[in-house]
Amino acid sequence: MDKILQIISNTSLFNGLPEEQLNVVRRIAVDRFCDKGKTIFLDGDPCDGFYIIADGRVKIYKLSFDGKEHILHIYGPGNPFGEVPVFAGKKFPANAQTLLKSHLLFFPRTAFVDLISRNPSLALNMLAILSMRLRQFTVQIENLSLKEVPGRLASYLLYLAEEQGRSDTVALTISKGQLASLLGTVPETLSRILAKMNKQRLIETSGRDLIILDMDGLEDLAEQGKLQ
Amino acid sequence: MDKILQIISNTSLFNGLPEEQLNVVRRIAVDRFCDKGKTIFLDGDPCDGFYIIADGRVKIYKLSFDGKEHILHIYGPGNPFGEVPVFAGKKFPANAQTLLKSHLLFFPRTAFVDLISRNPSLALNMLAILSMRLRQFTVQIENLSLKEVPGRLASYLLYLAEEQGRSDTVALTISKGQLASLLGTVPETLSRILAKMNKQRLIETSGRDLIILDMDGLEDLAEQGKLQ
DNA sequence: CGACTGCCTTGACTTAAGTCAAAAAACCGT
DNA sequence: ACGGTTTTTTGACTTAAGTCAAGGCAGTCG
Repeated sequence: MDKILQIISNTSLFNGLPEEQLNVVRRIAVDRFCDKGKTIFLDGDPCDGFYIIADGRVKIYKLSFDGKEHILHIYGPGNPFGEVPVFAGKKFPANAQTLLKSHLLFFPRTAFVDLISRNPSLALNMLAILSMRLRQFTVQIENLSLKEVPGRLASYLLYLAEEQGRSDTVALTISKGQLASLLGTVPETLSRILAKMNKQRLIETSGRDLIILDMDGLEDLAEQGKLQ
Repeated sequence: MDKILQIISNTSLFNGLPEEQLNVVRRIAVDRFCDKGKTIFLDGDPCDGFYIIADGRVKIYKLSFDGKEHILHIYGPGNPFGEVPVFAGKKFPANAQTLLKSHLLFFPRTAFVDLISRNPSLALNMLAILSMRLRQFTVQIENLSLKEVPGRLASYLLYLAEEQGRSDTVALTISKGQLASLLGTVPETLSRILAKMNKQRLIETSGRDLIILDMDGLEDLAEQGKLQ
């Protein structure tokens, strides 16, 4: 089995498709290699297809008028991105840029829509992915509008701990500057809050590694959204 | 043609379906009538189907720990809601409550999934709706994290003006308290900002009606996100 | 090894926006 | 039109978090 087919068959989007359909998918996929820091598309660009990350990492972000950025997602291998305009609106709703040297698979719009309309289970997979994204946005909006920065940070740390399994040691996978942007704040504020959480013995930080000292305290913080 | 079939055939979700398929849809729809202020579902409730509004108005909202609410959407006739858990996660990601006496159509999950997997064009309609929602959330997150309240208000007013056609007179369709919650703020702040915008001769308010005096000024404000 | 660069932290200051409380205005049913 | 509820506005105060500016701490590359 060739490498690309391997990748395709492991993404949730194409999960459960029969071998034969996977080959059709493979045929419409176009390889694209990007260096770190390369812009893939910009907010408002016309869209003629979407991407799946074979390897690397990509940030999806919005820019304010004066250039401040807010990161919406950071995606890694297996994640699709840029699908929204394939089905509605035709223009990308945000910017995308590689954070690492990346290998992307591009799926042209018309070929893909064609495929999906012949293949109900692919359509249902795509519906599941979009629904999951809506769910995540719901949480993001809740966090932004109903929680203060410490609460958002606590949620993120719990999410990371969950994801990384090893319940009380967490490694940040992105820089603190990027994390600040993902949480809707600025590096200075994030730094101060991490310092405060250290002093309160909720966590202990050393560089990008971090130990959770008081899981219950963090959970309270994440739920209540406020420090103390 | 019966009234419900009429409603169904006018929603974007079922747009373009052949007569015969519309009848199938009609058969699985269940009527539900709700008084004003009735809770339809709560965040975290298990979901066994979704709704379309035949008549009335519904707010979708999140609650913070201490009971503050943030309104995510306000939907009217023709809009579907609660579809996310049909395709992913199985639980509602937010609360829903009627703002007016409403007539809803309920579509049971299994019957609907069944329908969608036999009907590619229905699947594509649903994909378009979810994509549109993602697009709106993207804007909401951008507004919340990159713009201040005056900028968010300006965006909302421009959106309303656009929607209501009559370019410079706008009628708020919801109470100012609800608008505050939709913009991610509190009534006091909204009130102060409206007063300030009056003083700067950007708008002129009288109750729920409002005249846009300086469209360019509003557009600048919406784009830059800051007053002055 | 040391200077360069990028990332993070700290301090002092400013400000947008939240809270609490009370008054004013609008709305509603009788 | 009236009393009562709800919504909106205003005022005084507090606070979370942003800005600006400076310093520290890595890494890395010649």
